[in-house]
Amino acid sequence: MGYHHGDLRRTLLATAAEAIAETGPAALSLRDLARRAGVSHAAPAHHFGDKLGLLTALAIEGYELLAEALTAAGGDILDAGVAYIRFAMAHPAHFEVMFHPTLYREDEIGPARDASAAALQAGLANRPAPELGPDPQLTGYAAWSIVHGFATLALAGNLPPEVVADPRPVIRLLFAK
Amino acid sequence: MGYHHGDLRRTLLATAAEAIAETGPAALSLRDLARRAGVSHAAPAHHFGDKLGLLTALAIEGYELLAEALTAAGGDILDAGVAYIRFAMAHPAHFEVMFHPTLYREDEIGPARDASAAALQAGLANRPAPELGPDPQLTGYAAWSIVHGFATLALAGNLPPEVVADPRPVIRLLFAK
DNA sequence: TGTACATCAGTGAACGCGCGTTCACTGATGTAC
DNA sequence: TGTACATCAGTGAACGCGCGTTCACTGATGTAC
Repeated sequence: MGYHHGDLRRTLLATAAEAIAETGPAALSLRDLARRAGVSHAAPAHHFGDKLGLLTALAIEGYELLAEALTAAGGDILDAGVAYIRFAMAHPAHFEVMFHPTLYREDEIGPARDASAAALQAGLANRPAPELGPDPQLTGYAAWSIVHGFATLALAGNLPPEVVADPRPVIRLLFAK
Repeated sequence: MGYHHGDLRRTLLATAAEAIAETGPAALSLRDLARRAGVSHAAPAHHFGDKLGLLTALAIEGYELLAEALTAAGGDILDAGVAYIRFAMAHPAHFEVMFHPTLYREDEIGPARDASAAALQAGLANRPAPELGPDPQLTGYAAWSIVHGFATLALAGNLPPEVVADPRPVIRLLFAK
């Protein structure tokens, strides 16, 4: 690998995600990131300006990945819920950062975030009406809460592996008794 | 306030919670904490050793407060759920730290944590059996997920105020359709 | 009631370190002619 | 095909700063006699 890295921005994002997954966003420094990526300590500033810029880029990437995953899951809320949880487990650093708005510049992530929200709502709309209860919007918040809570608790090690392995039965409890 | 503060440990914990609620656990330093508390920069180390020690103490206090709140809510899971969410909103810093085990020494918080878990389970046990479904334990995880997710999303500003104001209708969706 | 002494909470100066930021630079790549 | 030049990605030395940690200290409190 010569003087020009070629795809340093991408590499830095991936390395940052790795580092954050290991030790949390608190411990991340641009110098440490550069060290991990095997690049001079001033290089990250070149691409992201500062740590806030880096984490903003990470959050945007996260929302894009989430929107993709939700869309790929198809139109069912159960599948979307499972996809949401799988996304969190597969990209813990992105997930962590996304939901801590103090870590990044919130005003820059609007579009990416809206795409995720739309994808999640689409899944809900496809359920048969009686299952959505008298207030479908409220059911939407309940669905979001349960999958988000499940993901968060799973990431923190608060759920047994066999429950994490298949989140479907837990999510289903919200829709059918 | 003379040479001996009298209750510096308590003050430091409260000040730390304030600082963390403002800027997150990442930005907290022992020196900044001392500054906020109006005390010499070496004082915090006297009580907590290091940042990990401080956050461990905060997590323990958090689990104790949560256990209290859940117990005070009485034996119903709906009330316990509301209490869980209220606790998170009232003590965002404690809540934040408690569920990020990389921030503290996990092996020191066992008893406080168990008390919380027991209080939450007690609420579940009091529901009529049919509502708990075929697998009460799974229902327990669902209940925990939904209130935990609700609290997390509310803290990150992802739920509209009128929904946050009364979480009961959302939680109820899990138990009765 | 008064003195001596032990204990301990908090002080403040000193240190070394990793950090972010700046800036003149160098090497690689692409484009114009 | 070959040369000149602009652009830009990444370098590396230098800086000032806030941090954690150490340590001899000082002031307050409690207890023994």
